[in-house]
Amino acid sequence: MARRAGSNGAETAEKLRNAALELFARSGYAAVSMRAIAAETGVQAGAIYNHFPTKQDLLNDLLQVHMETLLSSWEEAEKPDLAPPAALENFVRFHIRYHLTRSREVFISYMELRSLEGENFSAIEALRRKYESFPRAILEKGASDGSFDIIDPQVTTMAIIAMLNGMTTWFRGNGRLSLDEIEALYVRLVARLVGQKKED
Amino acid sequence: MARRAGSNGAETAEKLRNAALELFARSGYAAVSMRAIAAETGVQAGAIYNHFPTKQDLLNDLLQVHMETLLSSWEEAEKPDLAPPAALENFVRFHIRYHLTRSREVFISYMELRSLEGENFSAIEALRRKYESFPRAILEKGASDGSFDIIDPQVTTMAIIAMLNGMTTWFRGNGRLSLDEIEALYVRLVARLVGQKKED
DNA sequence: CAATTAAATGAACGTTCGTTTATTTTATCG
DNA sequence: CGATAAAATAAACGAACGTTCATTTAATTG
Repeated sequence: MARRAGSNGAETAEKLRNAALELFARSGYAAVSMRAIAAETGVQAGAIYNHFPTKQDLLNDLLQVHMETLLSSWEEAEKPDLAPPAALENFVRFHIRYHLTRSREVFISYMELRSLEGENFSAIEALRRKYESFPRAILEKGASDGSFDIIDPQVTTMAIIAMLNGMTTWFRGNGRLSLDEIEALYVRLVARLVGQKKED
Repeated sequence: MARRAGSNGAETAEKLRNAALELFARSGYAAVSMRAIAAETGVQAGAIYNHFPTKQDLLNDLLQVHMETLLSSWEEAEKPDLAPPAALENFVRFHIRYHLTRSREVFISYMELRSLEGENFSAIEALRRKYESFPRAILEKGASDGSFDIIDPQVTTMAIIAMLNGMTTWFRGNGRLSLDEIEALYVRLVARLVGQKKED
């Protein structure tokens, strides 16, 4: 056996990415072997090395693509001239929708950041900090124009993000609440955190 | 070489627990070898098996002790006759103090829960659910006696816990804010989340 | 104080790991 | 359409893994 009929490089690479994403999210980077990723993809372990130089590069690829997609998606969703309350609502809705549809990516981007070595780690961390600067900027603007009453912009930003991300650990699509309901609910919770006047 | 002068079973077991705690928190369960734990303890890998039957048991021991200590500490700190606002403040302060002084335990109890197999997993998960029921009970009591205006008790509980736990990922003792300041700050944030009247 | 138990070593066990290599088959392209 | 590149297999590499074992030494106990 060797190259199989109909095999295509880009396709296999994508299947490998998907398998790795699924397995890393389920069991963690260190606990997943190259052979397991290969098996999930329907290929031999050696074949992975036609597409990714090392296991570390495979993880790095996943996280890099995830963070860059996140950032560019936000830049599309962002509406720069909204007043802070509407801007914050826009961010919350974006964040929830984006993260709930990519829960595995989000999960490993938090859990496996530490599995990245050296500059891979720093690069992803920098992208994350950049993302976190978006809500913080909204909070600061709202604090200075009086639409928010914020206790501490830095801590409140981290509190909001932690609160939103926490959702991915318990939200299941088939639960008590629909995605729309969750979204509306978190919008109100966040409005409370920033001391927004007049909400309900 | 064999048994070393002055060696003591309970002492070594404790050193092993500490080393495992530190290494699991830093690199994750699957990425840490028994040899690494042994080296950190100043012992050979084989010696671990005088104290713990398997690597899995070592992790399970750490998480089990952590969760049981957490629960019994709360039972000590709990003041059952406080009105909901004071009870919630008491919980927040307890949670922050407890978690910041045991950040490694908390970290692995969230990150490595999935590394536990079968009934080990279920047992820890049950203890966690029990812990989460404490704040939820306070919220429900406050909602029914009118001291809180809660959007959704279940979601708000999870939001509060996620918010509080998130702190352990960025709080450093030498940062801008002291532990006391952080504590006071989160008390106010939580009061906002539950729609507590009259706070600042 | 002799016998026993506890605690450790160091070497070895079989497995699995990430990765490499030689080879083969398929697709692509001048 | 023949040469070349791409994509896969299968086998092998040495290293590292969790764990076991025989043995040795120290502490404990009758």
